[in-house]
Amino acid sequence: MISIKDIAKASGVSTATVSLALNHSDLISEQTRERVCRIADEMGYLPNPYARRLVKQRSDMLGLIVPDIRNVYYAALVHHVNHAVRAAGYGMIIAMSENNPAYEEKIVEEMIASRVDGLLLSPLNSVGHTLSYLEHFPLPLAFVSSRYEDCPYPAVIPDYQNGMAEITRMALEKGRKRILFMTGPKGEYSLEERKQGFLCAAGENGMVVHCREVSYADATEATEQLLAKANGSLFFDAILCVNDTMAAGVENVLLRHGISIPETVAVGGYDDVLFAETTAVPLTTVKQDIKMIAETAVSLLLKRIAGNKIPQITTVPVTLIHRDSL
Amino acid sequence: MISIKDIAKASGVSTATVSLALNHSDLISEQTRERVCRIADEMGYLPNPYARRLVKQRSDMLGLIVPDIRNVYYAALVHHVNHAVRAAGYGMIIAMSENNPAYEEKIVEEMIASRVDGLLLSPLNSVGHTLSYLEHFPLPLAFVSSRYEDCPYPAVIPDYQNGMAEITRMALEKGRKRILFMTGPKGEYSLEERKQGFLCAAGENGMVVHCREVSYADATEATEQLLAKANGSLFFDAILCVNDTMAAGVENVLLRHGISIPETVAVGGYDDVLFAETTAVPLTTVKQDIKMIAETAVSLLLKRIAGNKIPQITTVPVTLIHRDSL
DNA sequence: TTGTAGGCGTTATCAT
DNA sequence: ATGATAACGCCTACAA
Repeated sequence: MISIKDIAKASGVSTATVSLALNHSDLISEQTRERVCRIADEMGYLPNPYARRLVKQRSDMLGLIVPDIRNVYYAALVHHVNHAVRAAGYGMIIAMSENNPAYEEKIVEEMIASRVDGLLLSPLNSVGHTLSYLEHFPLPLAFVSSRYEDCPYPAVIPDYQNGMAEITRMALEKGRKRILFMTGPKGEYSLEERKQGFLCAAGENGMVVHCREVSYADATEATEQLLAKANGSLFFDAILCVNDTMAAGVENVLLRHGISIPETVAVGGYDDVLFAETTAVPLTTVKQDIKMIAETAVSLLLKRIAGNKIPQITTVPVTLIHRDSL
Repeated sequence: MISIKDIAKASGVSTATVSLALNHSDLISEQTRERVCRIADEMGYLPNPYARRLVKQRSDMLGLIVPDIRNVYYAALVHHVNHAVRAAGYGMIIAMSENNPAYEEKIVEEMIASRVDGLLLSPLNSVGHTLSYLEHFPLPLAFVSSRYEDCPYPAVIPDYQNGMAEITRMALEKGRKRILFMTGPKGEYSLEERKQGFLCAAGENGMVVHCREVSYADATEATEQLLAKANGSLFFDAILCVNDTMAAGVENVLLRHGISIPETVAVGGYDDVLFAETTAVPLTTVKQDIKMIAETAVSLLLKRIAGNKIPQITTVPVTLIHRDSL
């Protein structure tokens, strides 16, 4: 592969001049700059980023870690973060923690080794987990979309509480009196936030169902059980789920049992992820503005890198999307 | 950040010894190796990958480019490729071409500049597009899941033709006589393959509907039009779609019009992507074994890197998934 | 078994 | 305005 040395030789100047010319320094005469650039172009020169990072002692790269890219929410996050990061002139290293704490730690280490200028971490859904091993490396880090408690890093988080409260209030306004909140395991930050929002808004009218996982399968199973338990006389008139996937499961089970949505039982989702509008009954849900979350996170991290103080928790507003299911 | 120099100083040996010890060379005595490694560990040493790549003239990295990570198919591909690549001891650079030819080219260039040892390219859905600018860089490249025609690179492709033929045959066996094939724009490789499979299997009983895009919205719109055109007397008894997202759209429109699935009209999907089982009527579809595609692609690329010849097109088998919609 | 020294491709600091 | 040269952190002959 051709290097500035080759260009220097070909254009009869020193490597220093080539470097300056290529970096658009104004120390160089207009014409040599042009000539050098032209020659570099003709020779198909591609600068070696590793040499540059070595000498500059920084990578001009930002890292992003998400638990599982197959989750549409994280996929969207990666997409938008990537955009924002590139727009800011940085490169991007994407990694996945596979919902495994040991793996997450390993990957954070890789990021440090790669001298990323900053790191965005979307933590996995595990409780009682910290980043203590990071104490020795003063890496600018920010959480996105969830966080570990007792971890002293800033976080950009959608307004879970408020979003959940809003959709709950809507159910109330539509006359629902016995509202089920269907969620996942206890303890995980973003789920607890949503529960909190629900409980505040629902008050007397609220009930909570915990599933083992926030998955389609667990939601259908739970719904079947609820229906069996009801045994003909429904003790609920709305089911609000913690994400859209679960809501899709709830919808399908209800429909198969001949229960009409939203007339008999209303259903609510959360996320407004791609298929929220592709469900059997278009889903009323809470839209997390993933683009805004991504952009906020990136711009905050950049501020942090620039040495500015940034708030411990930044909340991103959330929107109620009214379709047919509620 | 601490370097081998610091370790050398701390352990009273030369940097060369440290390097050898850290790389588990057997030129070093067992005890100095252990001591050096321990000290390195205590000091929190993380090797600088850029320095290493610079001197070794390779990155031990593989690249992967997909059009849009928000597409669940590509998300799964990234997930599995990542696994396979790491299992093989390589690092991974993930990038997105955002369905933009110019951008794709730019990213390929970044990969070259990053000296990836090999590149997996999942090309965008655009026609009449080549990689001619790559001729000057002998980068081991393989296509995954689709390919550009007239591009002399090996490709790992699911057996589109056969998969589509199988689901079509199933429709036929179930007594369907007037089968619609709903697809996207003409010319794109993977779509043309599927069409080919359909036409072969359906013969006289086949009809083709082209949408502008392979999206939920376009599928619903097309279905509405078909229904309007039918005006009460349906001229088809099955709709086979080119992916699951479109099939979900078809299902929902049919159901809203009170048409029963599969009794009156059967519906088929393609991909067996996450929500194939979450659709209103669980979708009969063709499962692409993305894990196998990913693993095959990685192992082939590694062979290629090792200097072996590999076949121009490797086909990965596909499975019919029988649910309720057909 | 270990140390010395040169170089990977850049940038940056001096001179010129 | 340009050129020589010394880093950056690591690996690897080759020498000791």
